[in-house]
Amino acid sequence: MNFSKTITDWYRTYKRDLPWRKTTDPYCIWLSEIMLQQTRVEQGLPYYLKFTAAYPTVFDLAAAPEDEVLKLWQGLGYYSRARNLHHTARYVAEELGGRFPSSYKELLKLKGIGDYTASAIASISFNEAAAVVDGNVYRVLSRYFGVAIPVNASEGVKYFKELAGELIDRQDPATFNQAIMEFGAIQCSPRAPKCHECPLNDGCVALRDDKVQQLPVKIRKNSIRHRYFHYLVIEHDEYTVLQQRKHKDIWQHLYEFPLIEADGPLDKSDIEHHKEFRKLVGDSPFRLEQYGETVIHKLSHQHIHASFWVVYPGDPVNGTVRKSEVGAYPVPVLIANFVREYEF
DNA sequence: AAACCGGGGAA
DNA sequence: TTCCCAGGTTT
Repeated sequence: MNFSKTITDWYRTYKRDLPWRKTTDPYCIWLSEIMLQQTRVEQGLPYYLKFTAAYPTVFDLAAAPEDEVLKLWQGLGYYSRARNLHHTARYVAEELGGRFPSSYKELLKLKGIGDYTASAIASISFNEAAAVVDGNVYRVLSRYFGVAIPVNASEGVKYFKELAGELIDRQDPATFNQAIMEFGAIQCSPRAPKCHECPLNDGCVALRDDKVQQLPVKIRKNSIRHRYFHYLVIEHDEYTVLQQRKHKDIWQHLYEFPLIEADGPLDKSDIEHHKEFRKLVGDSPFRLEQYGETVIHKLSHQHIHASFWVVYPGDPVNGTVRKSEVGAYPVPVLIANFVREYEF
């Protein structure tokens, strides 16, 4: 039996029961695909349920304020996905009458939709034979065909895209695409693939040559950047201060306490004399104390060394929000963790 | 082509 | 600890 038939037969037996597999509505497929970018199914699933409940149609999502969308997205990471999602919802609702483009080529033009997502929506919703190539597909193909070309270099991207395009079932691309991804997630997993009970273990080159653990080949990336965030937690009666991150950096458009970023750790005296601190608190008397120990919040490419400094200013400060309202703002998990523990 | 963008879970 | 996840955008 050939590769594609084996994969789809396996899928029909072992596929997980997931909500976005009960529909071909491009809005639902789009929503699920954006959420699952670089995200495990188990992690994305509760967010998919929240979003489809809050926004049953693209018009509902388009009508929502950005802060509300970001709040629902809070904790899922890669927040540009949420901003692009919202932008594209408004475009589809207002410019396209709520109808998603129905081809790979047109879908690719939408913000937040790249090669993978355009292929996924085109195949699942519109039955177009556009091959998806995600991390699962790289793994399955590189192992089965014994291809050692690095998957995260331009040559590998092109090679595996073409290979997937040759293998795709042109009669049922929707099933094939989902099948090869599910197969990669469940059967041909990264660390401990179930080769002994694999329906493809006959023709698998990596298994034959004992190179399963060496494939797929990936080029090593950069090391971790360390950053030092010093947050000023204002305590003024029932008020505190939140600011929105506007610059092009992590957590864009999310909220946080007033921030002093430095090249390293700072002590109480450093904070007191810092320009940003003076700008916020002014020259009147104040009380300042550090809360807890420095927290190291780990992101993929950065380690954030975060310390929290509670400030009791003598005079009122600008930009205040009620402490009781802090939970309504979309914030990074780092801030959410602090708020949960600190309890104003 | 390479850098940047979150957070969590598995091994 | 390390790896990597239904990737996309920016530089």
